[in-house]
Amino acid sequence: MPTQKYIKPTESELEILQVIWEKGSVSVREVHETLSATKDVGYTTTLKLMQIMHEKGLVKRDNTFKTHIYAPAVSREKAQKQLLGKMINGLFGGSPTQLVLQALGNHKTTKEELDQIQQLLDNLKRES
Amino acid sequence: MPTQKYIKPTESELEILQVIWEKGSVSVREVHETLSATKDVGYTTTLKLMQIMHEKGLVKRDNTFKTHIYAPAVSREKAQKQLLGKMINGLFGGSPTQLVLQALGNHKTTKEELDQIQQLLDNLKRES
DNA sequence: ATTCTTTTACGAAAAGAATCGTATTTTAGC
DNA sequence: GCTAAAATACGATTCTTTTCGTAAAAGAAT
Repeated sequence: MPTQKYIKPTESELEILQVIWEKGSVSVREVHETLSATKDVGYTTTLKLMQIMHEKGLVKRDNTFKTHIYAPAVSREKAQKQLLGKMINGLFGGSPTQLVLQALGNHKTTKEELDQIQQLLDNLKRES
Repeated sequence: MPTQKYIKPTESELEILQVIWEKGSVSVREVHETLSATKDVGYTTTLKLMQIMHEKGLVKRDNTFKTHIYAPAVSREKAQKQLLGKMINGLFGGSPTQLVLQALGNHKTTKEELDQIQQLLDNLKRES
């Protein structure tokens, strides 16, 4: 079982994963510094959380050195896919289109992004 | 304060809201029956949850009759907007486009839905 | 009116998350 | 080697969420 079936990070875990995905591999301290910028949290809290995430298999850990280095054990894409699916079912009555319409309608998008979407849309149309 | 600032339903609360949005107005029993179809849960659990949701202002309640009738106090749209925003920031690095691409790429969509999206896309392009 | 059924109220236990203090381990600098 | 600094380990506490048992209340049914 190389990758696990279900990913269910808690809110705090997601915050941490965020940082780890961003930087690729990190020490607890790095993550903690990053989080500290936005919120008030103790070092050992972050540490503990990351240890738990390791137990759960959300992150990998290299403890060759004194300072352990953590890396993602689940890809951002996989998490996105999973949580998105959940949201579509849970909030948009199973319709991805509804979600897309909401997302596009309510958030700023640049010309380039619209083109990007257009491109994917063309592909999908061709396939159908 | 007609509508509240922040909606933060828990997972279970969201399940219940789902049903309430769907049906418009419901008794505890109705909600419970619906939930029972998919998961194993006690009646008083559902009751308690709905009472809490009432306290929090997530739902309205008509207790004119013996059987209380619950209705949404927050619109599905508002909840969607809010939780979507959170997801975009939390998982998609703040890019709604990334979310849209994921959603379209990973989920089945019919021709009609694609057209619908195309239409919105055209509007957005015209505006920009 | 008494009983039976359905419903709500409420408290409290159980489970899950988040937080942090203290102790221990590791290692770099002296 | 000893000491100080930085890191991990771990237990305990607090907070939130979920669950449900038991009791009271409200109507129906007789």
